[in-house]
Amino acid sequence: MVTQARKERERLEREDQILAHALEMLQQSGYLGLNMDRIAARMEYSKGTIYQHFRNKEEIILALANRALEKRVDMFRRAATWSGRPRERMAAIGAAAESFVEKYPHHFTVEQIVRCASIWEKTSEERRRIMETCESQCLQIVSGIVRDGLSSGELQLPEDRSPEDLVFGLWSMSWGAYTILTTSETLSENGITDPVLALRHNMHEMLDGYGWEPLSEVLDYNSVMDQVKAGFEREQS
Amino acid sequence: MVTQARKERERLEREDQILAHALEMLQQSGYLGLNMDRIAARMEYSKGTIYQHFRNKEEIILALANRALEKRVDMFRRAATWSGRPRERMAAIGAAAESFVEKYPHHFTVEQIVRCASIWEKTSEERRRIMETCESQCLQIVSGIVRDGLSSGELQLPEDRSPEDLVFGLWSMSWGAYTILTTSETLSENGITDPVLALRHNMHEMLDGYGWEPLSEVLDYNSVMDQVKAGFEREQS
DNA sequence: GTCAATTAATGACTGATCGTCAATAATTGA
DNA sequence: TCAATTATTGACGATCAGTCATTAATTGAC
Repeated sequence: MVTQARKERERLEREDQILAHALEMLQQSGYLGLNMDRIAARMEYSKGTIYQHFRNKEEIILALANRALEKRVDMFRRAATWSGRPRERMAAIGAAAESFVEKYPHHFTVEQIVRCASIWEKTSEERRRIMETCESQCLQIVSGIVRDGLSSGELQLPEDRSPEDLVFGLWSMSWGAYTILTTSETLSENGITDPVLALRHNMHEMLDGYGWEPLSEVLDYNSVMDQVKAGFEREQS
Repeated sequence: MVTQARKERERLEREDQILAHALEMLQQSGYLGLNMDRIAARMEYSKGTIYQHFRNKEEIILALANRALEKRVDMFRRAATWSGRPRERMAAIGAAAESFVEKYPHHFTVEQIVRCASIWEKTSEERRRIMETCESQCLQIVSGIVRDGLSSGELQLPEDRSPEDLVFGLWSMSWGAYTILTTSETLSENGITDPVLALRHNMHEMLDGYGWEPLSEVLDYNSVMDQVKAGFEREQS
């Protein structure tokens, strides 16, 4: 009975190790560089044992993505509690998104892979659901802030628009920006020298376009974001 | 000498066929479904002959992407000639982007694959350059319109902002939106029922945020976009 | 302590698929 | 007509995912 607990602990530790090795390979040489034999070799276990933990390669990738996503939900949740007006809290979410990318720079590689190769179909229902839940939770946190803005009267939406449509704008801009900046080598040659800052500005402009008070010319949201990020970095250490 | 021309013609035809088969497979079963043996079988040629045309699988994928991208440059170029104020012409570009996705729905799959798997490194310098050139041309067309807006005085940018920063906003939002909508199965469950329309709205809002006259409450850019798209569809037939 | 039953670990093997290349076939032009 | 050139072929080597019969380790009843 006691040994049972030890075994379970060892199993979890090994799972961590597998994911750590997998992440390293993935970062270093992409999807095709992730090699089950090599994981086994580095783990000093046989391949069969690796397959005891993960049904296939894709499950490993999705497990990595899920770990990162759970962290993001957590960071979004904490950012949403920022004390201030709804639009400031929205800026805090933006800061959380930035911190997240800095803290887990591998995450975009992994999530892009999940969203692109025929990985999705090969994974278990269970893991897929975790990912969808994380995604949905992030969306809900953000649309909650939009709703707070609506009820405070600082934001009005056109009648044919839902809060989720606005959130989709932020989501797509952020996702698109980070995708492009991690995969395009010619950004600066094309005159985009600081894409992360440009992303911030463009988000502010979009929210200004919606007329969400206070507008960015009135309140310096970049300074809010830097404060929030500083908070995240402090608690990290 | 005469037969030389015929041979060259046949070679190009075969290349077209290879790409057509490849595209079909790619659409049907993703990157992993693209199979060189199967292409050879369907072509009724041996594998070696296929490899005479393309050094590897990745070259085929990049060739597909480039074909689509060249079309997009063409569509952007034509959209940019739309007669109207700069902001209307920008809306025309948005319409071209929409038409492009409708006309070449496979393109996003392909470009995503290029941007994600370790495909980039395996391809020839030449084909990579074509892709970068297309990208750069699209950006230049769009930033040209931004500059027209600046010189007409209908748009002012904050002093720390370049036209390219604004373009990056449109680019990232558009790329992000289409990526998400083609890869997320739970959008409507999360309250985003018409992502393409939401994308339009969000782009208008961002440009409104920049204060680009005439604002979208004054001029109905969706109607401009529908006109432009109608034009594209007409000439297609 | 013994031993049968259960659980865990192994790695050789199958199958899929990429890319190569020596051998063969077809074409050309003198 | 035939040697030289060009095109085509498909068997082959290499890599890698995932399987499974075999072997090793652990457990718990007696």
